[in-house]
Amino acid sequence: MREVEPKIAPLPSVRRLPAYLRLLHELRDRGRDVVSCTHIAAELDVGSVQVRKDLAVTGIVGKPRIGYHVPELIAAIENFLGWNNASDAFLVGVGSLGAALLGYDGFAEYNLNLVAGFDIDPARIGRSIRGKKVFALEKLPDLTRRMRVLIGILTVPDAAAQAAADAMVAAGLRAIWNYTSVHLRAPESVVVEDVNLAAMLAALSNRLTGSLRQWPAQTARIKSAARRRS
Amino acid sequence: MREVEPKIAPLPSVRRLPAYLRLLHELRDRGRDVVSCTHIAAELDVGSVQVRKDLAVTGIVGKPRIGYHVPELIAAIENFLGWNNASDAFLVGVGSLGAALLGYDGFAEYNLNLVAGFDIDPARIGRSIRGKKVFALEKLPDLTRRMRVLIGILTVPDAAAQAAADAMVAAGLRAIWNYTSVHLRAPESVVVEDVNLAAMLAALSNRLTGSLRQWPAQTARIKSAARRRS
DNA sequence: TAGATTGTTAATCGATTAACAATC
DNA sequence: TAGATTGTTAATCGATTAACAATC
Repeated sequence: MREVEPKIAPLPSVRRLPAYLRLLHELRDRGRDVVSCTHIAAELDVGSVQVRKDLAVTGIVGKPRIGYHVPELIAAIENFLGWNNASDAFLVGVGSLGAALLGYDGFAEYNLNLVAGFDIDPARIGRSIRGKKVFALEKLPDLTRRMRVLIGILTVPDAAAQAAADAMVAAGLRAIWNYTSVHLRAPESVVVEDVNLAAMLAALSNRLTGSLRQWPAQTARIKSAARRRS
Repeated sequence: MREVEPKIAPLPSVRRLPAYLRLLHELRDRGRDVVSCTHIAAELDVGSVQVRKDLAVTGIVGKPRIGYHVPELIAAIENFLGWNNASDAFLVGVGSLGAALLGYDGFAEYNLNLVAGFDIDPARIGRSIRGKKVFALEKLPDLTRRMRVLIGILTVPDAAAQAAADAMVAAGLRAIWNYTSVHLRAPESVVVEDVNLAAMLAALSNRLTGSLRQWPAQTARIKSAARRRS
């Protein structure tokens, strides 16, 4: 039987693509037309084979002896990630973190277009944050359907997280970017991506402990290491 | 030769510990005294063997037939992560995201104490956000040394990221929690933990694409799935 | 004792890295 | 042609999962 399914890419590779994309944008802006894996690898402190494998998932082919055509590579990555045409997103929970993300312009770089915010607090409904309007949560199903929005960003307090997620699912959103620390229950057909700051902080704490054990001397060593770098 | 080094724990395990901790706090608050891996696993949608392996890195030992003593387990995890005694952190870059994090009370749960913010913008210096004062960046070395702070949160614009990181390293901070999308260069002795929202968004985009392929029908199926859950 | 659960040892799985052939 | 680089196949490594012995 013929295999029709597109082979799925390893998630670690997918996660690394944005870093390549960022560097490639920089190279393009500097007028560079071709680039080799070796160069990318050196710039990003990773192995060149890994770079080659990662780029391969986008379907790009390079030229031996030359490398990859930069604009072509950019297009391949953006196309693979679906970042070539902008996708809209709603944000649910306009507290301090939610408001900050609503006003954050950094998502535009990845063609993620934060359209509007939703909340249940009457004091927040109707206001605008950097041009993004805040609607009542009841409006979510209607607007999701009408604007064909697929992605929702969840920034409510932990206690309200599951209820808000249920509302997002019921409204028809197909992906939830979860900034709460709650383990959400959602149907299989809905993608949940956890930001999970606690997990990162755990890793940081753990690595810091190890690092302090290995380099106990404080200022002296650090300073000399910093000097060596520059 | 005797191995004195404490065996290092797998990072994936370390990252999962906060999720267990969260659940355990909940169980304790509900008056529960013991809990089995099976129970934790069911609650968190993971395998029970993985839970057992993960918990083992903290050094905890359970009782066959019974499970683990909840308060003891909480103490073991917190102790392992260094979350039992509060650690202080500085935040560099009080823009919209930085200000939001400075005002965010969620870090307290992990005993991370955000002490103060730093910035180079005179308009921001001297102000306070939810009781956290904003200092001039020049004050960073002195305050870091005097308060023995080890952790710095980096929330400056991308263009200023490497310079700010260099300043943090020079000031004596030993860990940088990097919220920018820049690949930072830092001496080996300094731990850098990247938040990397772009990587998460890439994973989300990728999984969403696959999910839409698998469940193309929009509203109908989703609704029935949601109904099934409740 | 019987049986559920822990803890450990072995098998599997997937990703990373190394080796090498193909190519311009 | 020679040599740098791509792309692929094989080997290694680490984490997850399965199997099983130990224990209360």
